[in-house]
Amino acid sequence: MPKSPGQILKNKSGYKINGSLWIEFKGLRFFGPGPVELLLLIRETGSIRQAAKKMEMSYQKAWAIIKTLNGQSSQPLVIVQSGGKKGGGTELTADALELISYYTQLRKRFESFLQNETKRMGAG
Amino acid sequence: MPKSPGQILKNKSGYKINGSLWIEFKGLRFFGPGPVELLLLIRETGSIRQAAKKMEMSYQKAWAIIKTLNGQSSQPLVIVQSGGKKGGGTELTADALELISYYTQLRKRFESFLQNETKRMGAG
DNA sequence: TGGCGTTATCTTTTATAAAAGATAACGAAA
DNA sequence: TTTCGTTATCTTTTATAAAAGATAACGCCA
Repeated sequence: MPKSPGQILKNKSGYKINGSLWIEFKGLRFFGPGPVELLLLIRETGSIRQAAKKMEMSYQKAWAIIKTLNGQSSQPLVIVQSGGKKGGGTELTADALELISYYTQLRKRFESFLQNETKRMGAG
Repeated sequence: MPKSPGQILKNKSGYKINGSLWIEFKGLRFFGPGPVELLLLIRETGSIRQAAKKMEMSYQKAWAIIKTLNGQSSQPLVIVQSGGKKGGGTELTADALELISYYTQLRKRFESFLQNETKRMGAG
């Protein structure tokens, strides 16, 4: 009877199966945990700059993500305005909210998978 | 009725759900696709150096991986010998083979998950 | 018109990881 | 004891990504 991974590895427990999930297009990933967090913070703050700051991401990178996302969707996911009442601002479209919701549920199903596999690893 | 991701994103098709899987210990991953490929090539070539070369990895990095793997398992996964008949050599233990087999099967189950989710994304 | 905070977009600097280079040690065999 | 190809382990260089810095533009409002 072959050993289970749990028997092969040191420190009987403390191991787990983990992973990352994303939507990719033509082999390169364009929607994953990072963009999701950014979008959520934009919804919360109404500003790309403030959102980026909250997650300790540079504004330039945040803006690049937004640009990519808008470029990949039929209609913009994010409406940006420079200048105006409070200097400008940013808001999400319904499509963006829908995409966030989709990814959240997808991730939840993935968590189940991971939890199940972690159990399986220990038992053998 | 809300849009499906497939409707939100451009180019109706060409998208897929993809991801990565690994075993982690105390938050840091230590066994994933890279180490697996390396072990397989070591089994094939009998040499860390040749294995590293085949997968275009530097010897130094390959050796660091081996060191970590051996350190994390109850018994060594890889038996290395410097000097000797042909200058030295490396071979895998039964535990290593078992771990490779485990990961391979795990990845296979993950592939099913991904394929299923990709379908689901399109349909909505 | 001038001020404000934001978006938009450069260029330059910094940090991090990967690779490369160099060299010693190993141990069997000729 | 010399040779060989490997392991073992430094230090140095290179490549890549991320961040930082700088500056213009935007458009409302006082």
